[in-house]
Amino acid sequence: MTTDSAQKIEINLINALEDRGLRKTSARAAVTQRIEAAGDAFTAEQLCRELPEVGRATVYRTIRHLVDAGALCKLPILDGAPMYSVARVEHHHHTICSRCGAVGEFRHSTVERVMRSLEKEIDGDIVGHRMEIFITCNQCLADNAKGDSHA
Amino acid sequence: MTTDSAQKIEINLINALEDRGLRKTSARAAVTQRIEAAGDAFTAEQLCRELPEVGRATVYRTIRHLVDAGALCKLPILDGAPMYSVARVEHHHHTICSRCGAVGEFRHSTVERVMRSLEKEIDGDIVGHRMEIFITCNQCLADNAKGDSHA
DNA sequence: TTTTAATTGATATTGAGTATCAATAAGGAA
DNA sequence: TTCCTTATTGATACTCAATATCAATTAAAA
Repeated sequence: MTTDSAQKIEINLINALEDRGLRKTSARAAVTQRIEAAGDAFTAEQLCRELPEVGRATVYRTIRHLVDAGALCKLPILDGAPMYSVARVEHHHHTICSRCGAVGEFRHSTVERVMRSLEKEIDGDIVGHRMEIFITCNQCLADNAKGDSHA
Repeated sequence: MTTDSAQKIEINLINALEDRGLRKTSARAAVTQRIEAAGDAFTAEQLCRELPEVGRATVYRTIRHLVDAGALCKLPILDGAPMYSVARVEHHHHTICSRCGAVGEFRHSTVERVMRSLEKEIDGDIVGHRMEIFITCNQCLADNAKGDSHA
């Protein structure tokens, strides 16, 4: 803590669990460290494969706790298991590369403004929303330009 | 066809299948009729239960064909099986009541405009998007006002 | 320490959805 | 109409994700 730490959003998942009154165990430490280290979005099964020393049930339970704590976002993937990504930005939306599956985050004030304007048109009370943008990420665009059809 | 039929969007699911070169069978007729009659969004398993005379595999296959044909929308539901609803509006988004699960459709030009403005901010090519609005529908609001906590 | 309750993880189970494949039905040709 | 080819069906077995069970273990408060 050399400088004021209020700026940086702490991505300390194990703390998020402790804050909920959960115990600090080696299994939970292994799961949260792995998630923090990877950085990318992941599926529950991927995590299980990467952490064979942690029981499958525990991996799933820990993920659920992190989602409940708001520390992980659960993204619904059509035709596939949901993916999880660390919530870095307070309220945000996701970009998902339809080629490689890379997940990004963004927030855009206009989106929120649109939501408010929609309230008039919609039959009922708005209680939330979800939005995903499907992209071809720059990496995939570059790969495509190089390799093209004959890999 | 008393008047010009161009106005009304035909919701003829069996025709959508025929247009794709698929045969008109009694099983497909049963599935599509049921979907049209219900009107509401549904899950694959619900349809299977309502149509015990049609094999489970056939129900799933028919749904898939209808989605491929663009006649059904497949909505990802977190913590649950995807729901399907008949696509009545060309490009649109969905409202989902978080109490009763009722699904509605809407389109809003501002949403599309926002999408275009996002292109500058996003790192890659936008190839699509999805948006769901979670609501408490008027029906549920009314039920709540009446019954309240002591059903 | 000791104690108590939370946690773990091997295993069984559930549920959604798909693959298989012999029997059947659709629909064009003769 | 009848025949023939091919699509379709549906019972069954299977895969995969995820949860329930529960005895053994471990965290952390006393």
